[in-house]
Amino acid sequence: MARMSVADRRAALILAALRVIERDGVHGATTRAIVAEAGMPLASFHYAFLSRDELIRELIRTVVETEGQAASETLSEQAGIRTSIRDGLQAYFDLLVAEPNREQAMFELLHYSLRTEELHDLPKAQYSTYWKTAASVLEVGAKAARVQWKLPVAEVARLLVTFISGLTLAWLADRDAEAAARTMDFAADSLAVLAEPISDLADAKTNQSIER
Amino acid sequence: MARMSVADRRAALILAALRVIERDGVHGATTRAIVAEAGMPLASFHYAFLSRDELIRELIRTVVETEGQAASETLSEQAGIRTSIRDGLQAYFDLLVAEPNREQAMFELLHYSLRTEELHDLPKAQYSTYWKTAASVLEVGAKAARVQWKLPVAEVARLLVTFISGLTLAWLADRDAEAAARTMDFAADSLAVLAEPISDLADAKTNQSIER
DNA sequence: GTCTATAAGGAGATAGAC
DNA sequence: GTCTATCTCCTTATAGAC
Repeated sequence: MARMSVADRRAALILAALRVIERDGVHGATTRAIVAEAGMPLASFHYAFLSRDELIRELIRTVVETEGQAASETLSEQAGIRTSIRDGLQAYFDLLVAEPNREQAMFELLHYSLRTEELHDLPKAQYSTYWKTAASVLEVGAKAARVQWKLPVAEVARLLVTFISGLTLAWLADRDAEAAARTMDFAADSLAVLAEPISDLADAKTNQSIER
Repeated sequence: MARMSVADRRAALILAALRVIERDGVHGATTRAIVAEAGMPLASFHYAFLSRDELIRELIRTVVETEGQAASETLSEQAGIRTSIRDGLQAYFDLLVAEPNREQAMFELLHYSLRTEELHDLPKAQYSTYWKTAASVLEVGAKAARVQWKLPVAEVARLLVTFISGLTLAWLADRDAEAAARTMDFAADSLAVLAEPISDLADAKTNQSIER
């Protein structure tokens, strides 16, 4: 293998590992499978990483950081908040259907972290990224729809992520797109109730009280 | 080891395997760990099961069948449907907090099935049990609260399970009980909207339209 | 029927040749 | 710096003694 900086090797191995995990699951991501995917000899692995766990840790860190990128571009301008949420959910769902293995991999990595003492801080970091991304999408959507959230946007974001996680698991289990669509309809309805017109006259009109 | 019928051995090994999986994860459930937990010599394993995969398959089947048992006893009589749902969610959540490893194990088994060709029918079976259990609880709750569901109860059940899955994952990641409580409040609010008083005069009164 | 002992292979990690 | 060859341990599964 040609000369390569350690940093480049680490990056290449992480990408290769991610491909292997998507294809074969966390269980299949052995050091041998990873170096084969990266086209490197086995010894290069421990030249770049101290251990397999170190790579997994870096991998989750990378994935969690880069995952919150491509969101919020799907939001239709000029739409009501209910439609915006529904469209955003659909965009996510289309991505899930196109690449189910990726979402499966995210779940597996979460559970792997939960079972590995040294990685116990990662699940929270992973979900924090989800929540932050969701909050940012919800803020953009609210602004475009000229509404505001009655709850802190971070809480609405958590609810949105709850829907998405539950939706994803159910679809992975039964691959029923129509049932998923109904779940998304309900999620959009329920979340839209948490928004109100931006003028503050409006709150006298809302009659769906949210108990806290 | 004393005489034991093959059926008894299989049952004992499955229970031992479940304990190991809860403690150490699916990854830790090696044949050696399982027989050690069951107090059997290694050879007994393959005397009772053809392979490790056969045991895992039987284990998931058993778990999925027996899991829908202890529900619906928590429903408070004489309560409104919103309160009943909220209480039911709390009962589940208390169980989750008391034994997080059990729920973690259920997720891991789901993902294991998704990654194993021969087990591809199990995820759907697992969720079908969840849905069926949820539907049964929702029916009992509606009856007690003298309301009826505006949607087929199977669909409401799917939404409830969506909430529970999402809620569980988030709590496993960040162990924030207060945030979980807020999610449960929202879930109870949102699902209660799907019920209406049993008298059929009532539907003119509901003003939360559910788009389909 | 039961269990000890072992086969056969895959895993992470490394020594040492180039 | 790089990689081949190997070490050591752990896995599933089985052969064969009792």
